[in-house]
Amino acid sequence: MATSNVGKIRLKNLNELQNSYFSENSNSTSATECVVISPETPNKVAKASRGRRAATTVKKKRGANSENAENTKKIVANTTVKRVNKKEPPQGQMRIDSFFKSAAKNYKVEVAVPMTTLTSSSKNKKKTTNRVRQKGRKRLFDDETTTSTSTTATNAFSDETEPKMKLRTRFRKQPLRNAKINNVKTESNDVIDLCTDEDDQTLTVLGITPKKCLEPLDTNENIIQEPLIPSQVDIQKATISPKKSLEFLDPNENIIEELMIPSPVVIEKNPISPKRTLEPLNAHENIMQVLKIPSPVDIVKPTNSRRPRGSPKPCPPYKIVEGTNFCVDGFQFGVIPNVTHYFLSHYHADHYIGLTRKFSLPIYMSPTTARLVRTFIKLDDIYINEIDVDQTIIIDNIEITAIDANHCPGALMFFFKLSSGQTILHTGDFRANFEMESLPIFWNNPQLDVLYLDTTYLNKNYDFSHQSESIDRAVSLVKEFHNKHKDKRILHVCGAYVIGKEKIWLTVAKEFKLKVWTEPHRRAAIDCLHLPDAETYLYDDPNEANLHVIGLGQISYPSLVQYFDLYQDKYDMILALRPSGWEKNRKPSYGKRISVIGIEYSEHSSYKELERFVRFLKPRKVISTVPTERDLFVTGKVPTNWYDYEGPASMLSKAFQPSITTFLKNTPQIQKSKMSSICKSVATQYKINSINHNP
DNA sequence: GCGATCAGTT
DNA sequence: CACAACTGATCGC
Repeated sequence: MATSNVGKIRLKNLNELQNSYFSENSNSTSATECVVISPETPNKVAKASRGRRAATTVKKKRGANSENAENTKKIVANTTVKRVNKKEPPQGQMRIDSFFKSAAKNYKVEVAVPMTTLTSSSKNKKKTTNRVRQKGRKRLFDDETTTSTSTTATNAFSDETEPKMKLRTRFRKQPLRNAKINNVKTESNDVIDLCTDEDDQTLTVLGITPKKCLEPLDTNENIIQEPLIPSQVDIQKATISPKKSLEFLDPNENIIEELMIPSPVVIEKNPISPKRTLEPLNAHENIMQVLKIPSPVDIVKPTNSRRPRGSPKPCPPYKIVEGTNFCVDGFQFGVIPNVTHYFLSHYHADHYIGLTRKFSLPIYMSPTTARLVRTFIKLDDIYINEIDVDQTIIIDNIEITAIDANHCPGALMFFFKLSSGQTILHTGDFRANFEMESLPIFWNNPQLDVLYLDTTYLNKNYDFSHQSESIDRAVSLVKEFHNKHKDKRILHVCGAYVIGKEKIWLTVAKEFKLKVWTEPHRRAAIDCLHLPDAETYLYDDPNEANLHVIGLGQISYPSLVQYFDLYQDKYDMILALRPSGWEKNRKPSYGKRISVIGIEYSEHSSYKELERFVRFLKPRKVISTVPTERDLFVTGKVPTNWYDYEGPASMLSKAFQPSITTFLKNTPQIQKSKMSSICKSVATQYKINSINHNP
């Protein structure tokens, strides 16, 4: 993730910018073709909050609100108040509004005018509704769009018992509120925080009510040059016929014959997948299978009858990407009918489980994950295909773009764009943040059809601080500890997964110039991450290092007592850091020799981050990918009112914008895929020239 | 030795 | 205790 942007909050209110974009391009929302732009003609306007802010505690949020109470006339994200008041963007960041100078003249600060103020009670919460003065605003979506969006929204996993609103109110339904926060400060209606409880107002403030949407638009206003979002740069889909693709292969390889197959769908016949593909019958049937696209209907939860020992588990439907032959993170289910390509979102055991050296179908993953897979799973390299962040590949006429998931190193989200124009986002495991809202892929595809969502913390109780806050806290506590024990020899110990949570120990190591050692297994994994300057702080000998990175399970008092025994002649004290999502409000335990500091640290989205993310995308359908029980088929239920509501399409139409530099930087490039030659052909990769378009 | 499964750990 | 993610033991091949 762009950690360099942590804490740098830019941005704000460019409603007009977005509005004009969407109003001019409302017709194009259905367009399935990529927008072709030239680098020197930035034709897109995007928006999204660049501000990063954690779903912080209620206390903090309220503090932020009151702090800004005086600033009543501006709509800003309350967490970014200080920045917002700055007239100039951070250095090095050209803001999109600066970029589109002509448009900037037309910016207007919207004034939030409280219409009604209802104090919510704990049981029956009413919303605080504010109406925005919309003078000069353009509607983002016409009523037809809005209506169809809401009426067609379905959710296979939605609670059927939840009554569907026949008659919808004019105002959008509000999310359930955290019980802790019932009192919405109406006087701070100028402050917008989409991630807090005040987002009631936020939504209303930002949202355009249906009534407002009907207002005629002034087409002369706020027209920004080429509202088209600088899309995926000229996407040249150089269709490579199977014949052509042979050119890239070694003519001596006997597979070539097999590759001379007229149609991509036949590719699965390729003998590179002996174990898996030999089973499926004759070629003819195989072709038919491949042609058939699996649907959730195909995958029926089996009866409770005991599965014979050795037979694989049945594959839950959420592992299959709707309308494709793709499977994400589903390696433990044996041969899945019709699945021809696999995706591995990241290298965590619960996602790669089942992936062994015997696996023999093409898998797509980030370069980092690929290195891990090569290191720990002796999987044949011909099946490993790399797709990097912000790169797009094409398989079977489906565009797949990788997005940084802000989870562990190498974790990706996958954005699928089908030839039909349908768009699907699979988040894998992820921690949603504001920066994601700047991603061009979302702006270029404002209507998301299906969202496969990591709902790990889909519970209001899960509300943890931003990672940067957690890291700051770790640093300050360590510093404090050092100051208290200046003359002591301190062995630092930090818990971590094999992959994940390294930001904590990395930051502490660099801040205090500690020498780091970790167990060989984790060290091998860390070496796969290609961390910058790793050789300057990583040591092979634990006796040379004063920061040991060990398994989280060892960060307990009894374990640390044992651990200390190993090094007691070298150190006087152990200071252990335990980064975990469960460390909220837990006080450090300081002992004479052993001290443990819990650091609230999560690599999954908090409840509010999830809510904001879903509201931002407003998909037609949400599918949870996280089982809530031991039963893999039972997954979380995403509140339908996060996306199935009347009103503006999505937060994509709201008052946020990315910085232009980030925007351009993240614009996906069609990847000149560095795939193995075999899979290149197997997957019917198209060769596409990347285009650099630096502003 | 490999892989699947389960129990246990923070 | 909540959880994700890991670790270790056992069992069958």
